Parts: sequence; structure tokens; C-alpha cells
Amino acid sequence: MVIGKLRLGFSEKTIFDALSQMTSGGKSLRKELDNTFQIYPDPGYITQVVKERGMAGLKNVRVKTGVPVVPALCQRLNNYREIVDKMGEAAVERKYDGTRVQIHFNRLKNEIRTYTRNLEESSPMFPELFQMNKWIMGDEVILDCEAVGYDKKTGKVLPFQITITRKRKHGVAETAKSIPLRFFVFDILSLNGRSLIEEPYFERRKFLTKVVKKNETIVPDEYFKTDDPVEVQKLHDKFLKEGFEGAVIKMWNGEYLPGRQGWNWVKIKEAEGASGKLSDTLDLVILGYNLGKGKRAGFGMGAFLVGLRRGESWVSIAKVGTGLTDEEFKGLKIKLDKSKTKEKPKDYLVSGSLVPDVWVEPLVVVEIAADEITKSPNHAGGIALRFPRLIKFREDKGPKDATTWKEVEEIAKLSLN
DNA sequence: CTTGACTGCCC
DNA sequence: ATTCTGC
DNA sequence: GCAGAATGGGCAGTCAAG
Repeated sequence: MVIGKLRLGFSEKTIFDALSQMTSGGKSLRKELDNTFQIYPDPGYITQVVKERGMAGLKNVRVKTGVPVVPALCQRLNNYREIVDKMGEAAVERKYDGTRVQIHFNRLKNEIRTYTRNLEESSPMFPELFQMNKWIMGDEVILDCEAVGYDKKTGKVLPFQITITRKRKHGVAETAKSIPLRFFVFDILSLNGRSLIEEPYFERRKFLTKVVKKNETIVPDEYFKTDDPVEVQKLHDKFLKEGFEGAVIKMWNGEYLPGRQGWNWVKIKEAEGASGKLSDTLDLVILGYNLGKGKRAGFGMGAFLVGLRRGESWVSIAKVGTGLTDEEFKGLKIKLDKSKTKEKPKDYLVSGSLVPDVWVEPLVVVEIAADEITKSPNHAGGIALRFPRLIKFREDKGPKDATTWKEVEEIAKLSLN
């Protein structure tokens, strides 16, 4: 099988285009090929099926234990009513900040394989799953879950940065012991050879409940049924208070749809006008910028470095490469070039890996949003912004009006509970 | 043997 | 991951 | 509305220089 090295959206697209051409099937054929690929991502196999049995053969390609399925993903929406309008009855779940794991368990072959969100095999990472045979009521299953590190004493879930310290090859067992993972299972894609992806959500949930015996390591994830936007809001608030990233809302009758399709699954991190995990934006000063690649090379800028005053120095806490339109990139470059400096200004503290292509005087203030403030091993400030993006240019503000170090510390403290 | 630059993959 | 853009 | 292409922080892993 060719699974493993291929990335979605490249080689197989070309192959399927060619296949479409050969069989002169046009667009509907392409769509069918794509859909088949999502539940059996092996272009070689699919090509063979089409050659031998034609398009009709594709109907017999089914979800199979041991062959990864492209995981279902969420759309993002920040309005409760809109979410409910789009899907009617829905299930509301917690949004965990961990790592996606698709578990394939085959009792008879004594096989336990896992795959990541991008279909990478990750089996060696999770030795705790060796005991699956005790926890699963069935001989063959595919489960979809989020694995999160947890504190053995308090039972509380740990931050992403801790979860992801899990080793991948060597010394896996040690980290598994010191930072155990809990697998929150929220879906089941097949059971004993039968595909369940076409079953509605609530039916799959029934199977899940029967199949997974709850224990320290693996837990059927909790869900709440509702069709009321206010109820969704209450749950979302509750989850945020509990320290989770937000909520995932799923169509009650929805099939398991690989990839990001329609409004079947929706995530919400912060509601319109309200605040999510990190409630405030920061007004930061641009310290330099990087020449861009691809399309951005044309603008002469791909991202810029931002920071703030700490004592007598300017320290970086993030790079920003999104949130600007193409026009804004062009305009910003022109503006920044007016205060370009040949050398790094003496009062800048920026570590090597973050040194920009072009230094500028600390003059331009930008409002930056982020999901979280984290401890940083890279940025000179010792902290960094997770998922930084530009909100707007603060032309009304000068560098002296930027967010202060003290304010950032306060915000960081609040977001750390 | 340690360290740092770099890549690939998580989010 | 987030965001913008061309289709 | 979707796919594609820009970009972020930060982890483990690899490999070459010191």
C-alpha cells in the first residue's frame, strides 16, 4: 500500500484527474474518487479498483480496520443561533486541546494501530493502548478520539504543550508513565467489519457506549443534546470555565463526514462579541519583518515581529503572518521601510531563530489577537502568543501607548488557570 | 558527549 | 492552528 | 462555500560541528 508518504491534495489529485480523464467521467467521477479516497486513502488501490471494475467498483470500497479514514473536521462559527439554525438538533461536546488519534483495533490479528489527523501512523506513541483488548467489547473497531495528558492526582487535563511532549520513537514508555494520556472517544467508524460512518451521530453514540468500557485511559466523551442556542451558550461557557478550548457542536442526525464538509461539525472558541480563553487583544510594536515566500515575496513581506517594552529593552513575543489583506501587506511594507535600520537597534532583545530580515524602529503599533499566552523557550520575552493574528493597525497609538509588560503579565496570569 | 540548526509534524 | 483569495 | 496558499508557536527527532 502507498499509504503514509502521500499528502492530501497533491499526488492523488493528479492521479484522480488522470483517472477521470481516462474514464471520461468528468466532475461527478472526480467527486466520487475523492469521497472514496477519504475512506480508503490509497490511490494505488483505488486506481486498481476502477481499472478492474470501473466506477461501479468504487461502491464496494468500504471503511476497513487497518486503513485510516480522513478524520472529520470542524467548521468554525462564533454565533450560537447560527449554529443551531444550520443543524437543528445537535450534540454539544467539549473541545479538548490535545492530539487527534484514530484507533484501529483488531482482536484476532492482535493489531492496534493509530493514525493522526493527517493520516500519519502513530502507533508507537501510545503503548497504553496495548490493553485495548480488555476495554473493547468487540473484535474490530475504529474509534475517533482526542488524547490529552492528565494529572494522575487531580485528574485534570494538561495543556497542549505538555501533552505533545509524548515521545514518538525512543523512550516512549517513560513519558507514558510520567505524563499519562487519556483518550476521550467521541466517535466510532466501524464495528466488527461493519461500516458505521453512514449511521447518524446518535446511533453511532449508542454503539460507542456499548463498545467502550470506561477506564483510566479511555473514556467515552460526554455529550449534551439540545436544539436551543441558549443551552449551547451555557454549555460553552461551562466548558470555558472548566478550562477547555471551547465546544464542538455536531448535527444529531449527521453522518461521519471526512474532512470539512458542510455544517455537520462546528467548533466555537469564542462567541461573537464575547471573549474566549484569552479575552484581551494586545497592542504591540513592530520590531522588524521577514521577506515573504511565494505570493508574499511579491509584497516583500511575509510576516512581522512584534514585541513590547520590558524594562529598558524591547522584547519579542510573537511573529504575525496572518490577518492582513494583500493590500495591507503592501502598505505596511512601505510604511515600515521609512523607519528601516541597518543594524539591530541596541535595546532590542530578540533570539537568533527569530531575527527578522529587516529591522525597524519601534514606531508602528498593531492590535494582535491570540488564543493563549504561553511560556516560550524561543521569544526573548519568555512568553509567546499562540495563534497570533492582526486585528487592526493602531494608527491612533504610539509606542508609548502599547500594552505594558505589567499588563501582559496580568493577562497571562488570568489565562493560566 | 553536548549543542545548535534544521525538518517534520502536532496544534 | 488562522486568515485571506480566487474560483 | 471550498480549496489552496500564505503564515504562527513549539514539540521530538536528526545530524553535523564543536
